Amino acid sequence: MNTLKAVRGTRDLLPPETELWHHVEATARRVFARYNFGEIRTPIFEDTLLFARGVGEETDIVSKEMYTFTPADDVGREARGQDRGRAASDKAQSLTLRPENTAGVVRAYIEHKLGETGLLQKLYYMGPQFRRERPQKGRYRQFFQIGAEVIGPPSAGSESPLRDAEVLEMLASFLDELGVTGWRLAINSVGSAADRPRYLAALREALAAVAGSLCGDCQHRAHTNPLRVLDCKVPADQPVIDALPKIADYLDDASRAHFAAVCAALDRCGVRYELNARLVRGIDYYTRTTFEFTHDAGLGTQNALLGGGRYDGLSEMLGGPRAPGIGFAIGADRLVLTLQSQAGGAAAPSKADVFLAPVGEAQNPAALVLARELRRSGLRVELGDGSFRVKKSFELADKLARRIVLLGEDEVASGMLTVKNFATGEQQKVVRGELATALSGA
RNA sequence: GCGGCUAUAGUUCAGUGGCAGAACGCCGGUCUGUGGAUCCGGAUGUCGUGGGUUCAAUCCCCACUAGCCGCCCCA
Repeated sequence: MNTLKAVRGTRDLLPPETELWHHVEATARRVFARYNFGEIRTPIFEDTLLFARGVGEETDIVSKEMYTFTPADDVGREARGQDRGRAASDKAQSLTLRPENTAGVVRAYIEHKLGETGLLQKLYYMGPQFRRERPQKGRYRQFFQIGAEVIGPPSAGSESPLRDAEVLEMLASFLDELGVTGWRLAINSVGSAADRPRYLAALREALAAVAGSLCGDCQHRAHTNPLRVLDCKVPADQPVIDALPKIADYLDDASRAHFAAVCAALDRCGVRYELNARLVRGIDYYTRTTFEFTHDAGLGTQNALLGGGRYDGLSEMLGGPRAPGIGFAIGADRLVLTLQSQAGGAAAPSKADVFLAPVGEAQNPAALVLARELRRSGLRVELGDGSFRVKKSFELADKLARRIVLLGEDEVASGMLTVKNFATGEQQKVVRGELATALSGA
């Protein structure tokens, strides 16, 4: 029989790598808490309409990358006429594994009427997302994002450029605190919901005149998704692209002032960034400020560590009240890859405080009692087995723990335990009552 | 979704149309209470899966699956 494997684009995360994931997640929780964010957990699947409306029907994500299904059970029961007791909404509803989390958060914001609190909602999330793309390093079909949203009624200050700057400053602090070196921040403004159509029209017009001189991909993009032409990396295309209309020239006064205020605030607090008039995002809900943090080590083509921006019209697109907001999503898989690359490879597993080695199987029960005491006092204890020879216990202990404690007949009788520290090689006898204290130091 | 490269031991990788290899790791012994590069010994495995060619295929051919690189796109 063929053994089953993790399906394409999914993977198992094992120790010690999961220790690094814990570190990343714990750092995120710690940093976000300092900015007074709270955690939100939304469902992993949602009504397909949420993403179609929120992310955008025409985006790649929605048009070709979603895991959408209609629960077979519902369809089957309906076909068999067994649906009598069910609400109409439960019949053959199209569901989708979330490809991103912002739409879900905004849906929850609307559903729970969080805007009625009058307060700014500052919510963070972490969890798996799903997109059916060709897998590659740093790109998986189930991948993990850590993200946050700042959203609320305008009266709560949700439109303030200070919120944009604060979020960017938080991200810079997060990466610094994690020890990520060499990250770069690019920012841009894609304008308001009113600015964008005007710019797009101008861009299309300009492209119609020059598309013939661009690469094949760009000729295609000029029709399907003109903004993406700006992202083209083909050297020969660059002079033509540079001559295209700039989004900055199409911003209304309010958008222009907003962006200038974001930049001024970043300058003031020393967060370094570069303006990138070509920074374009592939999700329809973005307005005004957009940004991307990139890193060049260990990621290959997938060099975007995190991205985000403002989405002032998203709530209304989902049938909610006016609720401007800004958010971001960190590619946790990519962040972990970057940290591993910086550390020069996979980390060694961390070690237990002590390996407790019963000597002789008769000591096993007594060893469990002692292990229980030590663990209850907070120590990390690896419990061996009395059937192991002492040499084997030492070998195992040296791999797994910083110290070994021998528990043989003598020790049980005398209450004096043998403790050896592997770092120093020193060995001593310790009274059982003082053992926990003796083991808790370095 | 498109193009390219790759798939052999737990891991990193050699290799050959004719009995499957190294290093590290693992297990055991020297040593019935002492580890960290002592010494000695041992096992590593459906050579990704399924077909085909051949007297014979891990090797050549085809398909599939998966990973990586590039494209597309994104985090």
